[in-house]
Order: sequence, then structure tokens, then C-alpha cells
Amino acid sequence: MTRPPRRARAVDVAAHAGVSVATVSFVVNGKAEGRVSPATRLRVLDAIAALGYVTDASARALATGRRRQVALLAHDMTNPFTAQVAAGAAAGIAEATEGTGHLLLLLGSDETGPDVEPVGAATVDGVLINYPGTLPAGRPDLPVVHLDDPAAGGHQVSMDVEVGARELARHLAGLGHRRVLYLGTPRPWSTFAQRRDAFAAELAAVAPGAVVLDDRCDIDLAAGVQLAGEHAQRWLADGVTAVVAATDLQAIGVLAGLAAAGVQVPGRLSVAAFDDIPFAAVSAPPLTTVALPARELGRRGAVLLAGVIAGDRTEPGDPVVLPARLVVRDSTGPAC
Amino acid sequence: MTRPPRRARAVDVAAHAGVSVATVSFVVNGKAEGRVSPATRLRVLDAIAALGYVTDASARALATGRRRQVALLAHDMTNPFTAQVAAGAAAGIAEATEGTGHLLLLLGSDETGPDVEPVGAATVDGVLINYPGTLPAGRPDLPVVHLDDPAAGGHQVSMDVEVGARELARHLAGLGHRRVLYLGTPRPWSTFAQRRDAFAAELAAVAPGAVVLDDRCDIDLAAGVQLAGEHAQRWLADGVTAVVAATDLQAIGVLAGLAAAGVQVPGRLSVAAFDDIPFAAVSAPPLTTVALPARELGRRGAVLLAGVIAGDRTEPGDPVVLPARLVVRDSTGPAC
DNA sequence: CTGTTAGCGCGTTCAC
DNA sequence: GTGAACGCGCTAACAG
Repeated sequence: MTRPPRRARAVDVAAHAGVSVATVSFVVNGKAEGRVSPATRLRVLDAIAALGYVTDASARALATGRRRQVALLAHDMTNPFTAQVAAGAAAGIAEATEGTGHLLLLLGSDETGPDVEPVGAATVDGVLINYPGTLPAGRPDLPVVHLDDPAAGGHQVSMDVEVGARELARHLAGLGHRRVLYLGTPRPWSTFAQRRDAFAAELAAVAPGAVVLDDRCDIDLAAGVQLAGEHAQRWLADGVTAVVAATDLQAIGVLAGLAAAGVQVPGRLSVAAFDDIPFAAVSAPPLTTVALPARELGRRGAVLLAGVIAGDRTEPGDPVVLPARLVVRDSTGPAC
Repeated sequence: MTRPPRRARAVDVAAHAGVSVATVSFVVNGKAEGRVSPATRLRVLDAIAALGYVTDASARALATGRRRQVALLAHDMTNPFTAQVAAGAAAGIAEATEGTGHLLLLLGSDETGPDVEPVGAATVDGVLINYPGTLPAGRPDLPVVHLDDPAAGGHQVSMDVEVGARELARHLAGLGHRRVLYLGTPRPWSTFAQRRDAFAAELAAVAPGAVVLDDRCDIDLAAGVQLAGEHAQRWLADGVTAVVAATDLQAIGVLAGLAAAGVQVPGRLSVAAFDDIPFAAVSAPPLTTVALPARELGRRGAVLLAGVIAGDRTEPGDPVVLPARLVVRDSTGPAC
């Protein structure tokens, strides 16, 4: 006796309950208070349960103009930091919208960047950008929150990378390091520029005469391994006593590369980085790193975005800056 | 002279081009062939460009019944394996739908499981399940593809975990291990049962009298570290010479825990696992593990799902089984 | 307190 | 080759 597999619609519920669709709509959207009598409300609820009715998201979106979805523009979900941002964003949007909002993942490859077509197509109410990219023109009013992009204007939540970088500089200076190799990335993101510049500035301030050499590699394990394998001897020959990487991923790769090359850490070379992904605590040796709250970044970003969408705050206001702090582990030691 | 920030609609394009909305629709959806003259087609295209017109996803979805979105039900985006599955799924859906399809991420916590409400609300055309959970009733016809869940019925793509597990068993048996601790997980997923059972079966077959002891911990780094720290001495006292973990995450944690406890790997204890996440190659020592193609799992799952949605294959057919192979690194050595 | 009705923007059949 | 008209399912005024 079951109905054909066609989904029940509001009209069906209305008929089943002996009311009009408007009443059903009120009940469904929690606007029954003072409009619908408790008795009919219950009848409607029963009908909904009996028919297994679920509001059609597209129809509702079309009618209300709200999609109940936000997009996260990211670049590499495989990066543990990004993954945590995504997990945090999913949690944040659920929290801020009481479970009615969801996360649309828009990933991009290196060159292309995320495909923003769905953003233009109004698939989402707002966008979380963790990947500096161009948003579709023609949607200038679309709520946007930038993540970890201090140079971006508008709404944003970032982290106190500078404080962390300076702390790291003082830590290394205190250990006697005067010649450090800074391992940057090929990505021109402002957060990376900030990491290096703050570090170099503080090092120069606390240890006059200290030198920062520059090198760079992709943000992944293999790149770090390879780079260390190829350049370790040169670094040592250059008198470098510490390597600071822009990300843990690179540093962990470097650690593996150095181990393979037989270079003692922190005996011959100290290694430190930024992010504090979970793996930083279990590398060999455990990595000294500037802890950046990835998950919280995503969560706060989502909550902020939800607020903007709801119209709570319309103008940017003070950018949210999450704390960063240095976590000292065993990969850094006295300069030799 | 710019228009008010209201998005252009098909009517606007039609007016601008001097045609009807139907014509615009045909052009937009590539159905102009034989219906619309090349000349008017161009006029429409110009109008679209001039107005920055983008088809509204909700309206189209409502009219066509297709959402152009699929959901990925997962459990912990923070797990590198899951993250790769997600990245692969995003790539696969884009590939299979030529960029018109997108990925809705539905994450869940341990107890609750992902919130499947959007699935019931027809937000998606199909679902990729990487987290055995209950789908909303009332949508029995919804296309579903199970990932890495050999026990699931219906469409699925999984991996040849058994072959890998047996290979690992022979590897360890060949090294003389006769007493191994199997570190399982608290999750009752079929893939985990399969990993252990195939391993134990093969070990018993090649090394009669070999013993497999069982222990378990959560799938995360910290759990592995703690467990190793607490139980290492007992394992050794019990004569265990090798530890096989259900996932790399646990194994890498164990490795760190053993290092902290001063237990040599593979000198005193060999360690191996399943997954081959990128970090497995840079742990200390690099981890011997059964490589499982996570990214490909996600990609193939998405492609399959897209096919099912498009109606290519309607009945399950042969389950896709991706190859798994043992990757021997330095964490396994002769039993002592 | 409840029902009627007009959109929301697009896809598509059917006349012209 | 083109346009008018209806339906998709729901929300929100507005009547009653």
C-alpha cells in the first residue's frame, strides 16, 4: 500500500491534514506561533510524519532567495591545515545556522583555482575564501569572509602570525642562531609574506647582524624531503644552523630528508616551522612550531559569515585575529 | 551607468537580445542546434556577456529536477585518508560532469554521524558514502555509491584490502614474526574487519602456530602515542615482535610512542599498517604499509555515481575493486 | 486563526 | 526558427 516513490509535497501534507499549504509552511518553518492553533499544528505534524515529507531545498531557495549553503574555496584538501579549516567551517556553519546550513566544497588545482561558477549561479549565500582567487564579477554584494589573508579587505578572520613569528625568532636567537635559512613557498599569499617578514624583522632586532637566507619549495612533504636531500650539505657549508619553514609540511619533509642524509637534528641543524598540524607532535624529532588554530579559523570564519548573511553586521568591523603561540619541542636546540 | 546589483535574469537577456526566454534557454543549454539561427545565437551570447548573466541554480534545479550536486558523507575530514577521498571525489565529480557538478560536504561527529537532512531535502542528486550511516528514509531511489565498505550492497567501489593484508602477513612471516599484536579500531566498519581477518588468516596459513593478539585504539595520532607508551613494555614481555595497525595514523602514533619509550623499531619491534598516507613515507622510521588508493577511491566513486545519476548503469553490476599493494619501508625487520 | 494567490527563475511542449 | 504559456514546490502577502 505504499505510495509510489514520488516525494510528498506540501500540498499532499495539506490535504492529508485538511489544511492549506500556507498552514503547512508556517508549521514547517516554525512560524506557527500565534498563527496556527496547537491542534491543527499537531495534525500537520502528523501528516508530515505519515507522508515522510521533507521541504524541497531548491523550491525553498527559489522562493526565499536563501540557499542555506556557503562555499569554501580552498586549494588542497589534502593539506592537513586546510582539512582542519574545512572541518571547522563545517562545524561553524552548522552551529551558526542550527544545522540548517551546509558546506559546499570548491576545490581548485594550482593553476586554475577553484571553479567559482556555482558562486555566480547563486548556489550559495556566501563564500569562505581560503584561497586568494577571483570571485565572479557581477556579484559584488555577495557576503565573503577571507580566511588567513591579512592583506584582504572586508570581513576576515586571521591569526596572529606575526606574534608567533617573532616569538620563534626570539627563541632561535636565544639559542644562539645567527644564520638561518628561511624556507618559503612559491605561493604569493600574504600570510606567507607576513610569516617571513615578521620573523626576519624580529631576528634582526634581537640579534643584530643575524642573517636570513632564503630558499623555497612547494608545500608538501616530498618537496621538503628532496630539498633537504639536495641542499643539506650546502646549508651546513654556508654556516646555517637553523631552518625555518613556512609550513609544517615542508619542515617535516625536511626532517625526513635530513635524517636520510645523516644530519642530526637539532645537533647540527635546528628546524622549526608554522602551523602545528597534528603530525608536528610525532615527527622525529617532534617539531618546534608556531601553532596556528586552523580549526578555529574555519569555525569562526563560518560563524562570521553566517552573521554577515543574516545581516547582523553589514560593515567589516574589526578583523578577527586568533592567537598564535610558539610550541617548543625537540627539533630546535643550541646553535653548534 | 552600471545596473543596480540585481542579477540579470533570462528575461533580461531575452529583452537585450530581442528574443524570447525560450531562445535564451536553448542557447544556454546547448540545445540551439537546429532550433536557433547562428545569428540570433550570437546575439544571445552577446547579451549574456553584456549583462553578466548566470543561470540561477535553484530555479534550474526546480525545473529540471537535477541539483548538480552530490554529497559526500564522511566522518573526519581531518584524517588524511578521508581528505584524499574528498579531494578525489571533488575531482571525479567535476570530471564526470564536465565541471557542472559539485561536492557538498556532510561531516559528522562520532556519535551523531553526518546530518543527512539535506539529502532528504533533495539538495543532491546522489550520495557518496564513506561513513556507514543511515540514509533518510523516504528516498529509497536516491543514487548511492559506497566507498570502502565491502559489506555494503548496491553500487560501490572498494579496494583489494584482502590481497594487501595477505601480502603483509607473508612479509612479516618471512621475517620470522610469530607473535604479532593487531591494533584495531573501535569502529565496526567492514573494511576494518576485513583487514584484520585477512591478515590473521594468511599469517596462520603461512606460519602455523603464529599468534595474533588484539588491542585497539581510536584512529588518531594521540591514541597511538598513548597506547604505545602504556603498553610497549607489556607487548615486549608478551613476546610480541610486531605490531600491525589498522591505519597509518595509529601506527605513526605508535612509532612516536615507542621512540619516546626507547623501544627500537624495527630492532625490538616491527611496525606496519594500512593506508599509505603521505606521512607514512616520512615517519621515523618510514612505515611499511599496505598502500590503499584513497584519492582514486574518491574519484572512481564520483565517476560511478555520476554514471548512475545519468542513468548509464541502473543495476549495481560488478563492484569496482581498486588494487592495494604492500609498500615495504624500514619499520619492519627480522623478528628478534 | 486559516485559506487564496501571486510570484521566485527557468525548462519545455506546443502552436505559429 | 521563434514565442507564449504552463509547471516545478514553496513562501509570503493579503483576504477573510
